[in-house]
Amino acid sequence: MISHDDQGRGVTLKDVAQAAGVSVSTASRVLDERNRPSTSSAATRVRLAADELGYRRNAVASSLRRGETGTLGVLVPRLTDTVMALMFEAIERAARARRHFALVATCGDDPQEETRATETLLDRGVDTVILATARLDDTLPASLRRRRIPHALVLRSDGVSPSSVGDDDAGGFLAVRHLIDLGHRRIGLLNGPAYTSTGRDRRAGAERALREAGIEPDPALSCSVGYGVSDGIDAGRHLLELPQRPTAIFAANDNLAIGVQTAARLLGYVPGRDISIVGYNDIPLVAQLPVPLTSVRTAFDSIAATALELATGSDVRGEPIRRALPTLIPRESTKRLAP
Amino acid sequence: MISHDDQGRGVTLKDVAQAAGVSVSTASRVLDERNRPSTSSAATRVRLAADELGYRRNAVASSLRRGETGTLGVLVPRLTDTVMALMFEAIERAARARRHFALVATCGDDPQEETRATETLLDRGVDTVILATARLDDTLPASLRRRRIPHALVLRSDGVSPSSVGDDDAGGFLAVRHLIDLGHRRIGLLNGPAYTSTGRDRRAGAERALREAGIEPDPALSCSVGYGVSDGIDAGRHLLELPQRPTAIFAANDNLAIGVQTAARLLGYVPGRDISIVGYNDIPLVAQLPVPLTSVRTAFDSIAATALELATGSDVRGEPIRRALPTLIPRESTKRLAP
DNA sequence: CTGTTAGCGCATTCAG
DNA sequence: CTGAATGCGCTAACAG
Repeated sequence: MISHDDQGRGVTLKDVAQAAGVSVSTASRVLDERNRPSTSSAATRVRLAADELGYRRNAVASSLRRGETGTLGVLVPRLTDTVMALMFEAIERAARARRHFALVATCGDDPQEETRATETLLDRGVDTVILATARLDDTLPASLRRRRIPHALVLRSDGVSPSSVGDDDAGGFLAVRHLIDLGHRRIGLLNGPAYTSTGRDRRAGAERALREAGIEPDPALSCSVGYGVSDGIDAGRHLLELPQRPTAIFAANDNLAIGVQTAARLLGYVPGRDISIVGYNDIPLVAQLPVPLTSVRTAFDSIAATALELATGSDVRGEPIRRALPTLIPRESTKRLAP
Repeated sequence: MISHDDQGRGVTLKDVAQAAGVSVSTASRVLDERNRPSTSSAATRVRLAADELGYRRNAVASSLRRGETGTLGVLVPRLTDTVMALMFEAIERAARARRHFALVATCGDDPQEETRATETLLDRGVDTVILATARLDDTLPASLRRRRIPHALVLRSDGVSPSSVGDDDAGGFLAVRHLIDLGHRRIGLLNGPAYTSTGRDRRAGAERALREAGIEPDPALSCSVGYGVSDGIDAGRHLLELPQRPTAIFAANDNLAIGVQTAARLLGYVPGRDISIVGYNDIPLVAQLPVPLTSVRTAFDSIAATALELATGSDVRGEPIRRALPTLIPRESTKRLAP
């Protein structure tokens, strides 16, 4: 038996057409996945020949002619951030479902590199750009808008370009509401960076929950920091060393929450027993920590699907900023406050 | 002032040639980055015109003609595995240094999906394939060899295809030698899967270190499991509940080590005090745990650079399997055994 | 160093 | 439904 997979590469449409005894254009039409499959005898012969020879369409040549590549470019700051990796994998799944192909580039936190990477993606013919990087003050989305390049922002929004985000306000609310329901009143807020919509909105939701419960947010219990584990360690230590330390802390992402757990341990507190902690995003790791972390789960798949809809304009009506509702996953890092 | 970046897309070589008053082929040659820059007046005019119009080469069309895309495809099981993300980012850096572009696809642990994803990459015209997936019994590398597709394996090897791996044997040795130097004699080995070269080699190195110290490896203290945190929890619990429990454990990757830390905590042991633990890969997180983890650091950048050399055949001589030496990073999870 | 000519592999006209 | 002809944008081979 001939293993198709050893040939294939190098077999052109012409070869298939020849083998099937038709012209290339006929072969092209038959093999065009956008037409509904014809049942004519010629069509059958073409499909057979293509299969026989192990034909694979040359996507590069095809793109050149079609003017589109069926590819979407995703830009993330870094893939070693599990949240970004999760987001990308979700986008990849969503793209695959539409028979598209997703491609990533990373750009760190440098706006210049962000632009460069986007140009590189565009040069490689991506039809659509998905940005997971947008700071609130970012200029790239505006540039894409001017150039009419189909695009969408995910996870963060600049308030103008089509954006598919988690409902961060609702997430912040859920987290703090959960702590209040457990009897906590002195609740520390470890907010993300103020220049991100996530940091801003999660904080707003958290403070709303406090106020609704009749608790005035205490500035002494609130810090805005970065999104790294070490930020969580520093800020966590700070909060836990206060004379009137909080009994619970809401951290704006899981890294921060892990850092708080570390800080707690270093100070001799046991997470879940001496201090309740809620994280955000529910990255897989947090369920496996010594004290499994309560976390707000972001609906990555839903966000990804919506982003593709928005970017490809297959759904142009309505709000350009869509918010996917998160869910709270309670685990052992949050416990009822002993009366 | 006209912002170039608002046009650019859609400007073809023809436009540039026209503006510079030369033929397209001249323009093409001038702008060909592989030639060393000409200083003729025409060349200068072309460069000026290109700049003026904001010309960007259409990489798709260029690829079609050149027959190569300057792109390399990387296949990883999943990007949410930090080790894979680190590996990809290193490859990306190495590719960029050679003015190439790296592209990832994920395939989970499914050999069929692995083949499918590779074909997709190949369809998109990647010149080179880098596999971070190869099981020892994988058939894909053989298929790539038959088809003469430039490729290399990273992190794992099948023993035949060009491979750039960490020296896992040396790494296992370093880890256990470190524990022995601290006075440990009852050392548990948490090996990775036997179907991976990493699992096999790290174990071999570890056992070599034991034997050199006159310690016969105890089968009761050795388990082979997967590479997930939960594997580490289960196996860690098992080892720690033995009547004669080990005083130290070498885990074949950081996930496993994190799992062991979790297991230790659950049983009331404090990592570093009651049980010494060494991990492998030194992912960024482990330095930030409550008890920072001693780990064997894999030289991802070196592995990436070597992989590109091997794959592109720019260095065909010598061993097709190159091993990068790892280094041990001692932290607080390992302590001298109290006499 | 230059311009002319001829494709890369495919998808889309336009006639039939 | 079919086939012949044309060109997507760029590069390579050839002659000047």
